[in-house]
Amino acid sequence: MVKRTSFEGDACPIARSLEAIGDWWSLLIIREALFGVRRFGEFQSKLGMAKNILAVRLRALVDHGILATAPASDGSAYQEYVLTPKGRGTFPILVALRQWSEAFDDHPEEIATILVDREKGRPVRKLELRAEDGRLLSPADTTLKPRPAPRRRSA
Amino acid sequence: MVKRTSFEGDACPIARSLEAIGDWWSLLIIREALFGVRRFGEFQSKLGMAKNILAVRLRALVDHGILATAPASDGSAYQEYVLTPKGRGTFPILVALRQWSEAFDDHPEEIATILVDREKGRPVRKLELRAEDGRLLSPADTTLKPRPAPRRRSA
DNA sequence: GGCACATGGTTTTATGATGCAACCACACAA
DNA sequence: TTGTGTGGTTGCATCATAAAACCATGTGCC
Repeated sequence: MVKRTSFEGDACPIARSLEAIGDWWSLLIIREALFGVRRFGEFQSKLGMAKNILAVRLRALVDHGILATAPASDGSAYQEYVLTPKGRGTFPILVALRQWSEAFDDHPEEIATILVDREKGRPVRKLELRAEDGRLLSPADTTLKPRPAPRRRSA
Repeated sequence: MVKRTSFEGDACPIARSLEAIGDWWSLLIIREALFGVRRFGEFQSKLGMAKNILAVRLRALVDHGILATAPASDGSAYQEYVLTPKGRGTFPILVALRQWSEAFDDHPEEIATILVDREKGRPVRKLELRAEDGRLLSPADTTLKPRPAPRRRSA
C-alpha cells in the first residue's frame, strides 16, 4: 500500500487535525466559507480549482463535520455548504497562518489584505500563547504531558 | 501543466503560508524540530516516513528559510537541521491546530498529550484573537481591508 | 591502513492524487 | 421544446508519494 499515510489513529492532535484539514485546498475552502461563500460554483470560481476535486473536498469536509449541507436559502432548489461550529473553530488556525505570513514572508508587499476588527477598522492583535496565570509563553516555556486518564464513574 | 497549483504569487497570506508548510509532512517535521529533533535519522524514525520524501521536505524547508543546516554540534561531521526564527514562528500555528483537535475531535480520548506551561505544569490557555483595545473577536467581528500602500520616501 | 557498520542520503519503480476537459443531470425560463 | 446555467461525474494525462533497493561517506575498532 502506498496510501497517502493516514494519521487517523495517531495520538498527536496536530497529526489528527492535519488528517482533516491538512491538504492544499481544505483550508482555502474554509477560508472562503468564513467569508460567507456557500455555493459550489462560488467556491469553484473564487478558488479557481478543478470541479472534481472541489466536489471531493467538499464531501470530505462534510464527512469530517466541518461543513454541512443546507437544503437551500435563496429559493433555488440547490444545496449550500455552511460551516458547522467545528468549521468555525478553525478560525484561529487561519489567523495564525495569516500572521505567520505577515511576520515572515519574504515578499510581504505582495500580501494584499490585512485582518481588522470590524468595529474599529484597526488591525487585530497577534495571537499569543499564555499560561493559565497569564504569563506569555514561548515554545521553550512549554512542554507536553501525557493526557490524564479520563475519570470513569466506576473507578 | 498540471503542476500542483502553486500559490507562490497569490495575494492571500493564508495561501502563501500553505505554499511553504501546507503539505502533509512539513508541519510534523517542524513539530519534531520544536521538540529538539535535529538529525535526519531522528526525523525519519520518529515520523516513520520514507527517507526520500524526508530529504525532499527538508530541502524545501531549508529553501523556505524555515530550517537551516548547521555543520555539526555533537562532534560528528554530519549536518543538522535547526529551526530558524521563521521556523519557530510557526509555533502558534501548531498550537492552534492542537487546540482545534482538542476542542472538536470526534475521539478526543485518543489524544495522548496535553500542552502545558513548563514552569507550573498547568495546561495553557486557549489562543484567542483580540482587537487592539483588547476586545475578544469572533470571526464575525473581523473583516479584511486592503493593505495600505507602503510609504515610500519620495511620496 | 583496512574492515564492518552506521548515517545520510539517491535511484527505481509502483500507485495514489491532481488537473483539465468533456460529458451528464437537473432546474428553470421562454 | 429548446436553451441556458448550476452542480456535479467521468476519463485520461501528469505529478507526487511511498517503499525498497542501492550507494557514498564517515566512524569505530583492530
